[in-house]
Amino acid sequence: MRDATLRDVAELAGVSARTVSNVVNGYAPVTEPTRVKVEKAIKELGYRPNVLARNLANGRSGQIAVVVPFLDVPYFSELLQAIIPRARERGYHVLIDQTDGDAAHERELIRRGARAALFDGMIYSPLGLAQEDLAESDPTFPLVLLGERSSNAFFDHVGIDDVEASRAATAHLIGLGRRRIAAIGDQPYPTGEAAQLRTLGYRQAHADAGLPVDESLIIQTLRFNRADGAAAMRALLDRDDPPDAVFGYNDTVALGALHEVLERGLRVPEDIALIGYDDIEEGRYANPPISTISPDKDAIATTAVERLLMRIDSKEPLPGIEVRASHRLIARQSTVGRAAPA
Amino acid sequence: MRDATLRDVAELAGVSARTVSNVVNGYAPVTEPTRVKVEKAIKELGYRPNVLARNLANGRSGQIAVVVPFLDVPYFSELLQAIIPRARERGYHVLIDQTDGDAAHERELIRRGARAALFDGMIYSPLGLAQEDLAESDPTFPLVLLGERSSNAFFDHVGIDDVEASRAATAHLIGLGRRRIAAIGDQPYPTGEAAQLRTLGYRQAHADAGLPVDESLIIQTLRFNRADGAAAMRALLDRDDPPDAVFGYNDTVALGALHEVLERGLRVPEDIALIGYDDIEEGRYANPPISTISPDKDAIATTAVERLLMRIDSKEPLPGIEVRASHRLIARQSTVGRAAPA
DNA sequence: CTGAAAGCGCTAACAC
DNA sequence: GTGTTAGCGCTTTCAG
Repeated sequence: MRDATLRDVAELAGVSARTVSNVVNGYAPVTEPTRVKVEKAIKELGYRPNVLARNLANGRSGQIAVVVPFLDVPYFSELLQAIIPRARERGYHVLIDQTDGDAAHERELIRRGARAALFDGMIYSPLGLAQEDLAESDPTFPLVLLGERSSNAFFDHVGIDDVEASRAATAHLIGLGRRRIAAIGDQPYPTGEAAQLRTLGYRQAHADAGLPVDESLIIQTLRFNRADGAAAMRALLDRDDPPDAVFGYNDTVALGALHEVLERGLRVPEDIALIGYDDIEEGRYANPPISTISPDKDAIATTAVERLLMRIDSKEPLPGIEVRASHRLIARQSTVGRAAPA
Repeated sequence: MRDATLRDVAELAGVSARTVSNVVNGYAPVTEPTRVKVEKAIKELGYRPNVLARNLANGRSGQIAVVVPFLDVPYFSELLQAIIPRARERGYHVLIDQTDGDAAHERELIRRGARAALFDGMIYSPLGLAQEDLAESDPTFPLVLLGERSSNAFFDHVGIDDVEASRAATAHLIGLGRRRIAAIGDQPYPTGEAAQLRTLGYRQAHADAGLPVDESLIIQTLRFNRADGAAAMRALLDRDDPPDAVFGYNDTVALGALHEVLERGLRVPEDIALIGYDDIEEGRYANPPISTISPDKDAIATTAVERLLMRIDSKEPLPGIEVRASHRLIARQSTVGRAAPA
């Protein structure tokens, strides 16, 4: 049997479509008796509004897209886990896409998606796209960018203070007496901004302590995964002058490095201390548990959704703002050893 | 400026809407000259079909929903990572939702989602829902269930042979000479079917080897996460007769257990051997790397999408089939120790 | 407070 | 081949 439509309900209740619509959406005030009549008809027919039609009529899709480079990177799935309920609270469904860091795909998403009416706005964690690409895109499209970046006048950015966090992570290592600290995850190309900020923090910490930076200890990786971390560590350990500490630009990289260190029979943190970035659950259960920079993921998720909906609802384009969520350093066994409190 | 519509294009090209639609969708044969004219007009106006309108018109949303209990469980995100591209290849977008194992929410999704026209079908990894709940739902709704389950006449199931895989995992431990093998992750309640199948395999392996099962070694957990695994292990190690091996019902549970074992200063696998289930990347980089049952995730993803689209395209309801993807046991250091090949 | 009716942008019979 | 046109199901202006 065909699904019941608004019109069917109206007919059964003996009112007009307009009234049914009002009841369903709680719009205009409706007299109690008609409300009851309509609701009875709705129940009787098992009526459910067709979202598609509703969206077509009012030009909204009721969906927001969240685009991340890789879904299986724990940081992103943990963030998504926080974003989805926030969006749902506000009546939005979340369309998820992963780009594998493919710039063409990312550009395509931004450009087409909006016009296609598939989603009303987008929360986007860029990887392949450089600032210039973004500048070209339609400034009226509701877009919130994840991660700190050099400012862009049109879109919002939500992230933590990468330079400061990285400085703190490095300083933590320096404070522990380490002097040959490797940094794994630098990315020199235009799309590696987040990585570059971390490198900046790493340098600052050295400068603050009056220590020189051994450029050969700054290792570049293409992605931010376990395999890259392990490969970088392998190279580092094969050198005549291996490092005595490692700052991984995210936890996954740090965990890959940790794996390699232990594989070689070295001790953590005695021989090599390790700190990561992101505070994914996996790091808490690693052996040993790794120290890390813990961004306030809930705040990031909440703010990103908030800002996006604000942009969607706003008639005129809002200026882009920069939101900094808080973060803190969590020292675990991988830097301070067994004695330390978890 | 208002976005260009089909009608605008038709006007500019001097043809009817019908023709433009034909060109856009490549439906009916169109003469070369008109095709060119229309395409030129499309380009000139920057026309993009409005997906919403198209969907409303032909009653399809072009979206499929993938519903998992928890997004931050690596197994699910790895699976999603495989599903998304498969769906995209077939022209579908993926709407992701997580239920937190909340039965009410899961039921709601199945019931409303379809009628709401938000998605054309659903790939669903049940957790809170029991078979009875599913039986009540509309059998014409295109639905593919993830994970092995006792058969249901209406829907497809895609998974690996849980009993056999669990038997193999347990037998692996027995073959290594272990005799007090704990099983962590049993779930006795109606919605814990997958867990129960694993327990069955665990028992079978013991029966095959002529070994008795110590019921007190079968530990129940509410969820399948690291914390649960760690808690279960803690209890196990506090006993006078701790186990000499552990079969974790998934890798996360096993990793939680591993963490606890090492925390106590015990050696793996010498004191306690550990095997997990799912083969998530995290397990390969754990210290030591954990042995596991590796399901063919790509096959699962591909089959699930395939079957779902088949159901969506089919006019009459298809009978439910049971698809078994392959799996294999991967022995790593957590059971066979250092000497073994990775 | 409620009814009538005009779309939202596209698809697909039904003609020509 | 291509034009005409009636919907898809809902929202919403404009009357009343």
